[in-house]
Amino acid sequence: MLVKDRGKSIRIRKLEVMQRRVIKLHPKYLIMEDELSGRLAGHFGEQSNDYFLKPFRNFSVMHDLRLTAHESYFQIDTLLLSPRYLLNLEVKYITGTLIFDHLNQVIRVKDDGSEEAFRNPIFQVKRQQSHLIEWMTKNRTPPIPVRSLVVMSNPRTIIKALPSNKDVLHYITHSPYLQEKIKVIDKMYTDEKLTIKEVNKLSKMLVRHHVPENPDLLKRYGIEDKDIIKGVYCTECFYLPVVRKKAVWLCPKCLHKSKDLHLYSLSDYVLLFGKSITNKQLCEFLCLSSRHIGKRLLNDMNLPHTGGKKGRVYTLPDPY
DNA sequence: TGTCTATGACGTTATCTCAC
DNA sequence: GTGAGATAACGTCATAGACA
Repeated sequence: MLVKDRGKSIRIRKLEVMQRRVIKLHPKYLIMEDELSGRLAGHFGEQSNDYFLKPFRNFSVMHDLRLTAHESYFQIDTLLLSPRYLLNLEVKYITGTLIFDHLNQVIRVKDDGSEEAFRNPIFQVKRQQSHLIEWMTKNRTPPIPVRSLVVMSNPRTIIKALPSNKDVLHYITHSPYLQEKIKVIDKMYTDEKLTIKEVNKLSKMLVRHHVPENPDLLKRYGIEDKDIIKGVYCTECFYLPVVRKKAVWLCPKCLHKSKDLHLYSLSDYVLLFGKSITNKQLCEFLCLSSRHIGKRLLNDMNLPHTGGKKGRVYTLPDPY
């Protein structure tokens, strides 16, 4: 049973907006694009792994769980809950060969032969597991064993390790073998520690304590207002800016016409700057020639607002 | 001709500046 | 610190123009 679904994270959505709207000459643009492609690959890997979880209908499944630990947070890609144990899955989409050496270092060898140090995913998953156990103790949930696995969702990833490195065998699997791995773990935990009702209660509690990540990427990448390309973009060809003619947005590139293209660009605004907006900010962001057009668009959206005349602040809806 | 949109005029309100 | 005037921002209303 799917309890919490996986969507594109706020971070990925913000990066997508920044890729579209930050000037290409910005010194951090390529680093930002790199982060986006890495995170999209991870997202794709996690989604493709979901296919291998379909046979396990007796588990409650939660994706992208972010919980507090001490003063910070820990994130779980996928958590399977059963009355006998919890299974924490860390999904990795990695290309090339991963070598686990005798010093517990992880080296990734790319297809072109270049090498780079990699964060050891086994340490990562062990840390998540101990954070989860701590979290459950703190929140006084009934005790239940927790197991963790690192799932390699790219079938072409080659994993090399010394035979003495038992952790690799214990913790790492490729997604097509995940079913077999779970069946083995299933046989190890035969005692029911929780009732179905308690499992449901625990999953509801986890969803309630989930804290969505909402990083300030503009600050992180040092992007200022002047670095952002303003205007309404075309949803068909992504050309920016489209022009407004007779209350209709017209894309000069693909000639796509629509009355409500500005709504998509206002979603960009929400992801970049937040949900609060004044008529002046709206006019500037959408490159409107008249504040009256801005006022009309705001009125048509029927948005909640604070303030009377001067200083009125509208609250935009959640991004699409 | 009716409807819709854009825009100018004007009023209201908040904020800033400066003299007292 | 306070009050008056200047300025900016915004809402409302009226009207002109385009279009079906």
